[in-house]
Amino acid sequence: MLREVARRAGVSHNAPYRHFADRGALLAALAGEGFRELGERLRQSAPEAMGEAYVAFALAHPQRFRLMFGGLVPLASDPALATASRQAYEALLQAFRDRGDIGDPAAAAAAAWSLVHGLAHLLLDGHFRQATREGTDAARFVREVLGAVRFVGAAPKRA
Amino acid sequence: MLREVARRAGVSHNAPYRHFADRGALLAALAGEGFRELGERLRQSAPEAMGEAYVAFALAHPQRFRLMFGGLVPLASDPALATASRQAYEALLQAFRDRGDIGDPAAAAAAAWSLVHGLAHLLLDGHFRQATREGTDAARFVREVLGAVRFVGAAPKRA
DNA sequence: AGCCTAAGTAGACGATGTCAACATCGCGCC
DNA sequence: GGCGCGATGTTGACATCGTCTACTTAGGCT
Repeated sequence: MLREVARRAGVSHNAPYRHFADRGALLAALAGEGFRELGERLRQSAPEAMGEAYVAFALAHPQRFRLMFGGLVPLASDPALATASRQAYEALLQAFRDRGDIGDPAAAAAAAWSLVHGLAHLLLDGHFRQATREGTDAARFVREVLGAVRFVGAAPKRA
Repeated sequence: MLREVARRAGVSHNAPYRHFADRGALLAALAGEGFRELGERLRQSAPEAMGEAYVAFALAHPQRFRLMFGGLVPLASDPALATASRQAYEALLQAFRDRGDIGDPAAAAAAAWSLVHGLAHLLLDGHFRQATREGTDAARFVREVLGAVRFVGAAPKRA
């Protein structure tokens, strides 16, 4: 894989070593690029459209998405990764705080992220192939799924 | 990795080839085992507890979970995988149908799966490390997140 | 000019997945 | 009882991969 990129770049194997410490560093750099672009896309979206934008990014760049979230590049391996991810989450959290009608904005933001993240993953893995084949396109399916949940408004009742 | 398992089994390299066609077949078998066990756990859970059970499985067997959903073993590579996954989803779908108060059970089931799946993935990746570190344990966090959403009851309004 | 650094190249090493050929053991069958 | 066969395992080879070390080359600085 490392030698492969060198070959495609028309350059000798381990020329990459002049630019990256090792294979992991290359992948971490690619993942970081992905996080930055995803964050940009989300920031350009209206709060209600963030979910669709998130899934659209994953479907448009499957390999990149898998690299970012596949566990191959641990978040801790590069502090920049962690902060990029944290910043995206903070933006989402702030959007929920701004709504004002949410009981537990932190839990709601985490749930929203989980929802779109899981949907993206399951779509990539083909687990919804049956559901998306009969319908027209994936975007419509995504809208239907995201439309099936509401975030609770009342303060969470203590058990 | 293949040679590694042979070594650990105290057996010579590519003894595994007597039991699996290649590396992918071994991984597919492991993933299938995971799907079967996950399905069993879910079937043993009450409908409301399925979400927590799903996440608990992922946190208890991170590598297995990643193998099952990491894209390394494509669903299509083994028909048994696809049917195992399909069956688990069907059970969830039926649970939502049985509730009777759900407008679009298919969308709700997909959303529920996405929610717990994404939550499991993000927890594994450490994206909620900040949120889970201050709280006591992960299980409580999971309950809070899952408690932050409701599934819509009215029939979805056509746009 | 002289030199230092960035960038690239060549070659080697260990490890891996896979293939082919050979060995061994246990079982059923005449 | 002897025989043969299939399942299981072993050895050795091959191409490829990631990584290390050493050497070369090109550009910019003083």
